[in-house]
Amino acid sequence: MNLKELASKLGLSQTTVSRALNGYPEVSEATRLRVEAAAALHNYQPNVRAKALATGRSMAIAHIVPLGSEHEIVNPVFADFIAGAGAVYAQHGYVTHLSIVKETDEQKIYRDIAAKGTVDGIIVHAPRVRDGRIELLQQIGLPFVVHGRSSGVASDYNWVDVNNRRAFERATNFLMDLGHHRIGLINGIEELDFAARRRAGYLSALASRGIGEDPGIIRSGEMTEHHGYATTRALLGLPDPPTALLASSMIIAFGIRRALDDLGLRLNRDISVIAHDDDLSYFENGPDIPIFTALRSSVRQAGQRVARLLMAQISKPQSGFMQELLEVDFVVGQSTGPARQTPTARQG
Amino acid sequence: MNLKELASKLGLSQTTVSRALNGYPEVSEATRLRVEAAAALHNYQPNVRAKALATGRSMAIAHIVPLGSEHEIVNPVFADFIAGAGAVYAQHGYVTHLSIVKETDEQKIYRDIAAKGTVDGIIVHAPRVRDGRIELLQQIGLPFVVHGRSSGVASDYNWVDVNNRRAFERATNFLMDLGHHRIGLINGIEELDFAARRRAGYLSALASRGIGEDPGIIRSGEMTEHHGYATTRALLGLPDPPTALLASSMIIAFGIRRALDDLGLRLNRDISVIAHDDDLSYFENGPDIPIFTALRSSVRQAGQRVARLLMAQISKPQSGFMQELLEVDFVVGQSTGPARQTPTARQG
DNA sequence: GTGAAAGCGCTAACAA
DNA sequence: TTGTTAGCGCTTTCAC
Repeated sequence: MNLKELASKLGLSQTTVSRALNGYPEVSEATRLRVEAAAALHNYQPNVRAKALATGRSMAIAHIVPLGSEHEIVNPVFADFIAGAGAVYAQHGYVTHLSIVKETDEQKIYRDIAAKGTVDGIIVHAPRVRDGRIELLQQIGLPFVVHGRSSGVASDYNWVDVNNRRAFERATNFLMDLGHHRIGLINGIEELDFAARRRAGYLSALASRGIGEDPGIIRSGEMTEHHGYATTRALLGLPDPPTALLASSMIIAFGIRRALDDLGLRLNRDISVIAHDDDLSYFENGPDIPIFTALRSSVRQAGQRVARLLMAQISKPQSGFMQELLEVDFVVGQSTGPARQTPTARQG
Repeated sequence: MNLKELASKLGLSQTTVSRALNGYPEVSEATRLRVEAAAALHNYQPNVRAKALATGRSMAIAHIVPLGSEHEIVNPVFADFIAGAGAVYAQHGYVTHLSIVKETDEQKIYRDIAAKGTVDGIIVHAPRVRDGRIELLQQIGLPFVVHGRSSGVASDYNWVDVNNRRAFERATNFLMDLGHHRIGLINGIEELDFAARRRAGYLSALASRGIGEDPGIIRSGEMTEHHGYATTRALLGLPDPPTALLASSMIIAFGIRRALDDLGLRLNRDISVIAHDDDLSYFENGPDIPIFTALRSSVRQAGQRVARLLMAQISKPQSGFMQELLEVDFVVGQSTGPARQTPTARQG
């Protein structure tokens, strides 16, 4: 059933039927009701391809996720981000496109998307420090929102970010309050903006207590279990090993746990580990809090916020730039109070 | 830059330019080269909306993921599945649509997608036992592939599934070989087809050694840490607790680990735990094998297989039904041999 | 081997 | 309040 058929069934012009169905005010209430009834009866659905061509809008949003290397795929909670964002798009009648692209092709991908007119807006994931995509998208002129930020990009753009710096500052302070002064950092690749900010937060907390940077216990790499495992073993094999670890993702923490198992060390007794992922910090081996569930639910909300920003930009493009900095809390700290979580600091 | 402009720049008709660019044989080699050069020079990209309307194909595939309840969101490795599938689509010039829908709306969603013509094919996720979507899609007539199967659906359809039954049969046998005869099963919701098959595999292995079904140690629920945690505590609090556990997802295993931590029990010493997720079985607390990485990479491959099936169906619709049953192995068993992994069976 | 013209199904001026 | 007419940018007959 298409517009033409529906219109002729009703003895009306396509225009009138189209207007009735799209909520134009000039249609009489009587005809609108007739039209809606007929549309429902015949389960009429406007063809999106024709509609897209006629309106010049595709009613779709693309999430573009860079694929760093063979091993570092998207974050496992990424699906929840998309789920959250997708729910918001759906409310506005938009659908979600997903493309996972190799970094090498990126420039081309964005240009092509714009030229082809596949989508009306883009979400940029995993921004790097001084990420060239931002300028590129600005000159292309397609509405976009960055999930994260990019240090060193001078111009203004829309973003939603988590306060990574503050999260790591706090986690580091937390560990120092417990008596640790040798804290290892197992970070992501520091070309990625979030990882750079996390490192900065960690260092600033240390500096505030007069502890200098020790490159030997700051390691970065891909967010894999292997990275967490191998790095933990390396750090704990040092002559002066750290007494606490700060992990820059849940996956890294998996590797840490395995390494500790192998070494016969127990969390929160022999060593303290705080992990952080997206917008959640938590003590590894804390009490009965479903961390993954909590993480996923907060990531879903982050997805919603990003999507809402983009929807706002698309509906009124001249509304200025929108930016949101989400604050992070310790889930464990919130629920049972830090004192209960106190791991015994091994005096190094 | 559109076709019209490009054609006039070249002094050719739109038709010829279109033909040259789409590999029609009747174009002379000379003009084809001229056209291609000009297209590259001006970075001409055909407008997908126009192309879609003209051809009647949208060059997009939808992945439709049912959202069971508030808590049970998509599987965390789902992103990898999509990544694998997306890579295959991209090779064929298709893009990926993602929609996560509430089960209640499903009938309508599928009908709408077909009527609106948004996509050329569908991947059905998380099929249930006797899943009504299959019949629905058959009568709609849109090409589709099911990731998984649905017991009780008589008609033929395209699917790619993991041999869940065999995986659980094997895992159960494995545990029994280690001396366990009271093995708890912490399963997903058994309305989901994969969970039903897993249970069947578990039961059949037990039966083969003369052990009957004990409903008291077979529990099913949503795939959350909480389910794993609470169920483990419940099972281990029984007068006659299991000496080994079989977990039906990695997330459930997270909860199990936490429960064991709380109880002061150690994996592979006090209790054996085999977890299975998608197409991978593994001993919890095994050696240095990055389970998550392994799982994600195998899931990515499963995504590719599903996508390839759909692409094949779309390119030659009358080629009959295609079905693939992927076999599952123990990662741990494969890499270091089962004997090395032997946890000490507690004599119950 | 190339071009003219029609049409995919819808929206959006412009008329009435 | 409704209808007529032209596109949107491409593909695809059909003619040359």
